[in-house]
Amino acid sequence: MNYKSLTISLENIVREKETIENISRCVNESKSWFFDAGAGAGKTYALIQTLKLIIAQKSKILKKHNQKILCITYTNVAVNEIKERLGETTLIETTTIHDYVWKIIAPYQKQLVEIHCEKLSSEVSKMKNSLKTEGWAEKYRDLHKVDQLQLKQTMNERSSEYYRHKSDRAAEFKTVFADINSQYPNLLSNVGNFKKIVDNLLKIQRYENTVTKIGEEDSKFSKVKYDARFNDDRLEKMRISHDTLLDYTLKIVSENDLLKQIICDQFPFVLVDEYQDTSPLVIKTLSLVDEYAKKINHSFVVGYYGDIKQNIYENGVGSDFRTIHEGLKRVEKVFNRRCSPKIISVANGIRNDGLAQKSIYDNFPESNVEFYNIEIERQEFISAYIKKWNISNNNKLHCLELTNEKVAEQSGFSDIYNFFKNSKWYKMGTRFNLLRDHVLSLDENKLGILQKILFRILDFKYKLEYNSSMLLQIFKENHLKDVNIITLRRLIEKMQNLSGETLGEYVKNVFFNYKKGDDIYDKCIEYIVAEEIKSFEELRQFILNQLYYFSEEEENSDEGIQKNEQEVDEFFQISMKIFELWHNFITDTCPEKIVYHTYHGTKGREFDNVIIFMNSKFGRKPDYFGNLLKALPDKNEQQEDNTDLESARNLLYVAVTRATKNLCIVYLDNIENSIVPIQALFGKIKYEL
DNA sequence: GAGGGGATTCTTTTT
DNA sequence: GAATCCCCTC
Repeated sequence: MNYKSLTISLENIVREKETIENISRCVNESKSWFFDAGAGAGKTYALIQTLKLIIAQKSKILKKHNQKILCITYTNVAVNEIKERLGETTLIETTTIHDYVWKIIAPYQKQLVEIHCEKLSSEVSKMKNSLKTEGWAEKYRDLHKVDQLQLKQTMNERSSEYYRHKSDRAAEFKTVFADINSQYPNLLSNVGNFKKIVDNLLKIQRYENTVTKIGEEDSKFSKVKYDARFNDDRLEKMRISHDTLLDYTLKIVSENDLLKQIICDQFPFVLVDEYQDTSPLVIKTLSLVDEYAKKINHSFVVGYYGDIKQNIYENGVGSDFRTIHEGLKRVEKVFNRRCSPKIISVANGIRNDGLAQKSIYDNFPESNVEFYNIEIERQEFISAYIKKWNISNNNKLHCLELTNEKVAEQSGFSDIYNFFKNSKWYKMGTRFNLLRDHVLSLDENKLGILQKILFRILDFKYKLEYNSSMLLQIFKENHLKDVNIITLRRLIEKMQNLSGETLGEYVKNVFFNYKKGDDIYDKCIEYIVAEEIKSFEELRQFILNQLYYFSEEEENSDEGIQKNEQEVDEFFQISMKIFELWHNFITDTCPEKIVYHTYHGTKGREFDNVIIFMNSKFGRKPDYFGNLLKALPDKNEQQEDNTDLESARNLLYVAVTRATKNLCIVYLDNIENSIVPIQALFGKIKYEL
């Protein structure tokens, strides 16, 4: 969208300025506020203006007291964006919540360990209580006390064997623990319940051990550690993860007045970006500091920036925000700088909190919003719209899908996605939710170990095709400075000549030249691929080990082995063209004129041409969007949504407001009795192209 | 045909 | 790790 050709009336310019003046007043009066504005209002812009404004007004005082402004965001991406837009400055500290909070509380190890001990004990009593009350533990309760103890002891001794076989089928599992099965046949009648019982028993044991070690002041248990790389607590190893970090922070701050004072004296101004995504624990912590600052008469001002209706993650505070941090001044902005008036009006209709945006521009060109209810192949529909909207490489079409699986399919590499999805490793337990990070992450570091190796091979190949300067980078990193131009040219040529229709052929060719007397080539390959892999066969084995034979001594039947190998060999048969599509996706360099995203993944972005593919079902909720469409006219009654309705509403709001110019919603299921509310919002429903 | 147990199947995202 | 489907047994 070319916004430069649009004009803004003097009146609107003045009114937009008033927003920032309201914030300015809050800064001067040391009054905390929250800035509420819908999608496309220019929230980040306002945040940056605020930072500049505080510096303009307060820099002398801040410098004098050696104080800073704290700017808290939810993601590292947002940190980088703000830093970039802000430029060099020493008075502002921009950081993610977790980084900041850990820096603050990490020195208080004595209290942290105390809190940690309490947490361990409370988890132990929770588990003990479950064993006493839960249905799945009934068979355990039927045992005599002596037998209960006996079981605990045996399973402790055989714990590594237990974990090795935990993912086995029920029948196999029973053979492994045949002795227990014959001793207490009832206990193993339901293998699932038995595993739950054993898990609890072992965990209780581990936690109690840790409590003892802490009590003995064992040096290995004297510190609580936070590691952002892990998503799960390992309480017994004194390691906590993201949520527990925030939990401990709230506890430690609420018990420690001195710490409250340190926080408010260090950073008398705190700005929180995207507050709706922030954990309630963080809001509570800030409100405690605010309260205490008032009590001791120190200045402490918090400014929250966000939009309740864009809360699409469960952990976010969302609409509870106002009851947790009370007494904030509300600053509102009704202007929209992004979307066409028609899209704005649809978006207003989806919201049910009374906020109604209007375009800041006088002359936004006419645009269309269309709602289809149609049973059609996506490709056919898209082809029609490529013509209708003049889609080209300079005017791309962005298609929004609900699931990553669909995005992978539409982007053309479902063969790759499904290979991982169907592999044993990803099918175990809750691992399927790692698929997204491991296979589709745009951040190379979040890819799975295996996917990362494949990615590096591909990335090298495609980068070399466009840009050979990256070879130099490799030599730099490997301290191979003495390579002359001729050697380099020869190497590039050798690399570029590597060919292969399928992944298997390509990889075989890559390794064909390996260790044939060309040192530079070898170094290059070693740099790209992990060091332990030096042939096609080793890569193949590595994949098998990663995805199928991951638990050391596990025995597989011959039949099983053959099946796994066949799947991996089929994976190697996948065309390099498909791997190129995958590579384009995760490097976000799709040269196609159509780009696919999940609704969630587009948050914060904007596109000229958007088609939203929608159906009723999402996750385990068969009527997720169906129910929302029925409920749309209730918006005027301002009634509270239930949780599902609210999250569907917010998600649709986010999706719709990505579009600046052309928006089309394609609903693929039956719309039954929600025709009236749909037409009221989107206009006449279209049933054919 | 009821109920017990096993197998299979799920969404998104960030730290 | 929970919901749901599926299969078996009584």
